[in-house]
Amino acid sequence: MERSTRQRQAIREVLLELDRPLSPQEVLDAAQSKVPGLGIATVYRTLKGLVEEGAAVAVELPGNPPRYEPSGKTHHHHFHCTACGKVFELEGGCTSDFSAMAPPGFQTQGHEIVLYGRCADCR
Amino acid sequence: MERSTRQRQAIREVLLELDRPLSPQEVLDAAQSKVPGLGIATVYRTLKGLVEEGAAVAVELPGNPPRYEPSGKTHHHHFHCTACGKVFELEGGCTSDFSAMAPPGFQTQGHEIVLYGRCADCR
DNA sequence: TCAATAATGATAAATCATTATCATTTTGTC
DNA sequence: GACAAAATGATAATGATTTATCATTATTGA
Repeated sequence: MERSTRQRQAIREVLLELDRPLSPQEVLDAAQSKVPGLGIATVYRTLKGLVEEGAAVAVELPGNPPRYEPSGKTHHHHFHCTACGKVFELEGGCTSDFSAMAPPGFQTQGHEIVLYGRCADCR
Repeated sequence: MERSTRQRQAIREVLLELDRPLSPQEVLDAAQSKVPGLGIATVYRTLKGLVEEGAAVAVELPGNPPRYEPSGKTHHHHFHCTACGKVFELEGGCTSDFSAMAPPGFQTQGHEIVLYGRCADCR
């Protein structure tokens, strides 16, 4: 049986409210303002559960442990701030035909684009 | 003093010959056919040295430890085979203006593109 | 309200990649 | 060839993230 707890609610809310891919630690920091005393273990457990039930997806970026965002978003890419380390979601789809970039005989199934730079707050 | 050893030669050769970003383990596997008994520690040490002297660069891909390729290549991107796990270099530069994808106020400094799919051998 | 039990939080343990240690081997110089 | 020192290889140690454990707490259905 799955129970509704303040901790899980807070973690779900944080993912929706901050609206960018969050590391487990970022989730903890944000959710602790809603639920003081929240532990990191609960964050990991809950994120894992959310992914399993399809409510969240893991976002893998180069050189970093996975971050998490709500599922159901349209195809999009990410901006990784080299100063504060935050990852932001990019609006707008991709128009380029990336399949053409693959060598002959290769079958392209998907792609990932990451922009690096400074976010508005860090400039 | 820096000495020329069979191990370092083999590792350098492997990076040049295979011509794709290699994980330390891939380097070990390939170089052991040239130098039986080669140890993983030497691979890590040598790769680190090659990066420090500018002869190789680390390639970071989502969800994977860094891979290594010779430095000096022109700007390029990578193809990650979802079947065998090998990473390949893509020919051809990128024409799109990725800076335009960033939100207002963001400063884009660079980008990374990774295609996912099946390589010619795995289809 | 109560009992059953799922969930939590603190922390120990597990993982995995990478680095440090050190006795031994190999390289470069005289 | 001999010597000094760098390099190697085996493996222990490290660091960082994630998971397991377990006593305690909180939720849910009766």
